Amino acid sequence: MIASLTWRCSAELRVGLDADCGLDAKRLWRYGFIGTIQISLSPQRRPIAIGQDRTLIAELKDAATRRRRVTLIDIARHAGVSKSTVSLVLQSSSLVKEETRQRVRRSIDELGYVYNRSAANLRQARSNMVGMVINDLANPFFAELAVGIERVFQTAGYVPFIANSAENPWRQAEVLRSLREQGVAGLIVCPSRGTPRDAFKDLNRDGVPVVLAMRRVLGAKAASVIPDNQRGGRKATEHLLSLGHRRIAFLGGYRDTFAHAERSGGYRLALEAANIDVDPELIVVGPPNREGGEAALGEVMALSDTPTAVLCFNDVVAFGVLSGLKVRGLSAGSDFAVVGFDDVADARYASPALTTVAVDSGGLGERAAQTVLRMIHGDARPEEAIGDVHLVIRESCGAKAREAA
Amino acid sequence: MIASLTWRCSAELRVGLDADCGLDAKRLWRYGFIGTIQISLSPQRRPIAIGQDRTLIAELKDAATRRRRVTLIDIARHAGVSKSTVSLVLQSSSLVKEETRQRVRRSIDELGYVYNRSAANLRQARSNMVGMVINDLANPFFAELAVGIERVFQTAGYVPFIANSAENPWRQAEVLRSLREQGVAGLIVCPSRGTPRDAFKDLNRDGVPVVLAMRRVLGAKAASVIPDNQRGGRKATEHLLSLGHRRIAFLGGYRDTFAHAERSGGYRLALEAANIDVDPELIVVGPPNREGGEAALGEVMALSDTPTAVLCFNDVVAFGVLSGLKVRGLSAGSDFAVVGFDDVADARYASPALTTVAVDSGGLGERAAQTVLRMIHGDARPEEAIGDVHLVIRESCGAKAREAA
DNA sequence: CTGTAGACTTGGAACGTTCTAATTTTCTGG
DNA sequence: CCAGAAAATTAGAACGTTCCAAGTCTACAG
Repeated sequence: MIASLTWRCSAELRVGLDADCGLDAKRLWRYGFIGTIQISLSPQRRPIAIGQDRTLIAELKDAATRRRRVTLIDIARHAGVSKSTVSLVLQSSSLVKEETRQRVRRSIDELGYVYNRSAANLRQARSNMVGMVINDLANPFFAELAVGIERVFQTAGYVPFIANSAENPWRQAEVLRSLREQGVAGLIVCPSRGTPRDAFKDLNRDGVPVVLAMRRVLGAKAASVIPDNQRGGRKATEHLLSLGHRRIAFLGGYRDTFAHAERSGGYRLALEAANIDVDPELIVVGPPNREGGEAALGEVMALSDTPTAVLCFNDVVAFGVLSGLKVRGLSAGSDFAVVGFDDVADARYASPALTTVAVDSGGLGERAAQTVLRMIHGDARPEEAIGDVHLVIRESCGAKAREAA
Repeated sequence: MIASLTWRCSAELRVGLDADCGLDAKRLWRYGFIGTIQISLSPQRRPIAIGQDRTLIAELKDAATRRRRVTLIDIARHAGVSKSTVSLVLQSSSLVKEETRQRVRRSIDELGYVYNRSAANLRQARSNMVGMVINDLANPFFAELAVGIERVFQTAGYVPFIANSAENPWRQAEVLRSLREQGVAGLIVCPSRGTPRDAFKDLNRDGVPVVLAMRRVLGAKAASVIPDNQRGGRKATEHLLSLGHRRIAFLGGYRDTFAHAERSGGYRLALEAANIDVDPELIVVGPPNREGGEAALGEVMALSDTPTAVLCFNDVVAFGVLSGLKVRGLSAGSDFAVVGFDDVADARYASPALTTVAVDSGGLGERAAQTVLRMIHGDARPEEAIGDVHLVIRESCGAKAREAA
């Protein structure tokens, strides 16, 4: 006689049990069950059975678990070979006979087998996952960079995953930890602002190759692929000087990033070479986005001696500056010169089209990816690559207008 | 006597062996070794030893492998508890005594332990990884969506990874397979064009919740979070009609996507309601990017009876149209009306500022993420959510200019 | 028939966790 | 000092792969 039967489980499993293993009074009776069974399911659907009838409980457990994933062993059984052989087939080894290979492949298709990468990772450290940690996905520049990186990894048989650190070192640490737990084969990181020098310590210890893109981290043990920020800043400033500008501002970006130091460093160098004193009031820092650009412009335009030209930390800041000029009734390219940095896709579509320092995001991304691949394959030298930059002269600097005149 | 000793290994490991296990002639002698040893290391640093002296080889192998990662068992040994206890500590279970917990934590810090998620995944299906598959990361709209999604998952303790399918179904399949192998807990997919209805079959079988964002896939078993495209298209068209336009084009996007069908459907509906015949020449399809927009504009402007207004498939297409108008010496907002779709961040900064249908990307993303979370936690109902849309009137449609006049 | 080389195949031990069921320790009230 | 409950701990079996070492075939020469 059934004394009591307590269910604590999701509706789905109840159905699953009822249907699949036909748990009902009759069946319990058939098993000669007398007593209490309690089946409870943790959220992950693993059954816990407490009761007196071992056989029944085992049965129930088995039934509840029956809906498990198809494994390599199932394939082996189905194809009539050993699991080792199936494993070899999966690795497209040349050791298995063509005929066997096909039989196994057929079984795989038939049973809908899914390779379990976790299990593989557990056994062999190598994985085919590479990570990309981007500090600001909303900035199209980084999106372009990510696309370049992806292309390389994709063709090399690695699967790239992107994570966004949102310029937050704490979150970046979280993401890096997670990637490490996941067992990434390699990493490309555009480090967020304020990344501590030991951020990659753990990864280094595990021997995971790390390549820094776009930004350096002082003291970090990692390769880096970085555009020639200083030369870019210098070239852009020299161009503005050659157009006759003498009061040139440098807007946007935070002073504690390397990119800012280098880009504004080039700007200083050019000014000094032209015997112009650098006016600290003309260097305005701020968030490297549109709002930051607009705000920074406001700040320099409020000065008694306003600039006639600005070099922006990046294109997005420059877009903000262009908006700001429009609001003020000024026209970039004639009344005022604006130069950006990065040459994102939108730069040529801005109005006026943005003169900017092209850093070849796609090329840098590919370079970074190649470096990671080389490091994965054993070349341990953490090299430092500097990407070439060049000035793309469009309309916002006024050079075209002057030429035409 | 030592006959020969061949090394084929990375410099790092040689140091490791020399230092760690003191491999030298004396030691070999002590082991009474006579013969040849060859130790070679595969790139993953697994030692392969070939030689005569089993004992020594075993020793060497052990030594070479000694630099293995710190495991939970090492922690247990160090803290003087069982591995089960350590596991419980890692899961911050309330079952362990505070004192023990602290001792274990200390050991973890001291030994620099790294949680191995692969091993955990192997044992329990649950993982804290969620995936986001985006069809076009270069489109700022999807980047914004991704950011909204990320926020929710982050606070819920899940780690979101983004993968780009680049509007390529084959690549999307690749990415989905990889995510499945990785054991994701849930997925948000912006399906690429041409996604087959059974693209999520395998994921469904594994019980991985899938939420489609922005686009439907006919016949797919998945929840979806989609903006009210039709209403948006209709509202925008009605707005243009109310401004007196009678020849309104619909530009960009591919006919085989649901978004296109719905958005252009709303456009048709509005026209029909106003008793205007839909002129098929005014519906031009093309890639949903700037270039596509510019090209599509070129096509309708080459007609004998050119339109006076366009509704664009999305904002990026609209940007292309704005560029195209500028090239033609036309001015959006006065000579011509342009309306976009999505309301990306850049829309208000376009010149003229873009009138567009706002779909609240952040909100949609959050909604999608919430749905995935609910499904992960057992609520199996695949719901279909329709996001509200509203028209944001700026300058490109000419309404503001008319009001001012 | 034997030996052996080569081509395939395979059993079984890892890998580092989690989970269950059980055991041990501690606490409580008599 | 004991029984029983509660709290804390733990042994050991999974999980699904890979890799090594050791097979079993087949073919062919002697």
